[in-house]
Amino acid sequence: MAGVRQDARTRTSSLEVTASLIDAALAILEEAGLPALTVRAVATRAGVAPMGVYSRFGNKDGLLEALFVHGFDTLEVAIETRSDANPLRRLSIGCLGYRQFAIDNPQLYHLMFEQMMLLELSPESREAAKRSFMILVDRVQDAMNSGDLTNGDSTEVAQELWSAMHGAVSLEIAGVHFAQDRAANFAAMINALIRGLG
Amino acid sequence: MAGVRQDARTRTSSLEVTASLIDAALAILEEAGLPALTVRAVATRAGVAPMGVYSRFGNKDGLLEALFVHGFDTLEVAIETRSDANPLRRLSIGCLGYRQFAIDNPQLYHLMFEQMMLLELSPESREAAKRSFMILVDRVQDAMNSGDLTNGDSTEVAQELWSAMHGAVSLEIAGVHFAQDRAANFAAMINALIRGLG
DNA sequence: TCCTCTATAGAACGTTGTTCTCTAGTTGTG
DNA sequence: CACAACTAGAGAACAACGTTCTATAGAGGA
Repeated sequence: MAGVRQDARTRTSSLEVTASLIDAALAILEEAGLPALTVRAVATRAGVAPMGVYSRFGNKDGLLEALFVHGFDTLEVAIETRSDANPLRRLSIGCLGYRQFAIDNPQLYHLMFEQMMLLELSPESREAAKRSFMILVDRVQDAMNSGDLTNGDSTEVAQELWSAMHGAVSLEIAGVHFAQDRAANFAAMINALIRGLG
Repeated sequence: MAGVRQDARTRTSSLEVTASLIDAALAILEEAGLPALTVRAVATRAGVAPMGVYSRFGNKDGLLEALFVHGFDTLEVAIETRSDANPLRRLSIGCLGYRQFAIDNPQLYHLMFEQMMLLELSPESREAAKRSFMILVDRVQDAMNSGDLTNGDSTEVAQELWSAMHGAVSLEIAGVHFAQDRAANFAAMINALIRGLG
């Protein structure tokens, strides 16, 4: 586990501290939620002084932005799918992976999209988010190329899919979802949308 | 305008204070954003001491919950539509009203769904949110009754629509939306979803 | 007109994000 | 191996936050 403090007032090996802080923040986030994610709590758990957060991330927002990037890097893996003879099936599997990521990391997922609203993200961070989106665009383009989706602007169609997925998992995570079976409702929505896109 | 302080240390008429606090909070929220929405700022703008927030709403979360209810009451009006010979058109118009509410009150919209995730809402508050949802359910049921939508569980279908709408406006408000024309992309998504639902 | 009660203005407290300072640890040089 | 210069971080300190406390101003009944 990261953040084992050897001794009071000992210099911790510098390379590991950044990772320790992010690990500590992720752990606190999922265990105790966003309000518990204080600079002091993260630093203590990582075995450093609060100052460590500022020397590495600038301020708390910088740490949150690091979590944002980490989240999208993880999401990128979650929606990646291996090649499939049926492009629509591959697309659907990626969508289910998207939902699974949100269900597995509800607090992180919420934080990722929260940040976009509240703080000004660097272009590099926004790029990390766009990488995940581009995977979706690729899957849509594949389905258009094979004739499984009506030809059109794959970015526009991918955006429609992303909007729908994001809304569904956001409401599910927030606990305001009136469907009986939320996984089934998610799948039904994706299927209806894909069917409607022709 | 609410919150005109007559004099230092004057008893303000009790009935108006609650409304003044909510008005002040809404104004600060849309003008300066969520971080600026402090108990002191709201109380000052409403012309009362911070204590006023606590005697009326319990704590800051209580004030936020009042904003939540106010938001859903306003949303309910925004998605309400007058009777229409074409049930699908009426449904679509309601959906556009939903988006317009979010675009017109981005900070409030964000806060409403933020609250659901972060704090435990009272059953009464949740009921206010559900009232808006039920309007959507009614429109879906109308379209099913007329044969414009395949018969099925109107709640499930309404949930799919709500998910999609919420995701689209959330991403649009957050500024992470890759479509050229966001209004058009929203309409295209709704149309595709309705088409896919049959 | 006085008394009682309620609501609240203003001060005070603990915790937060952030900054400052000083020292311990590291690194380069002989 | 010894010493000096530099760097990074530990811990204290600060402003602002949510919240609580207390003394008092105002309302209502006799």
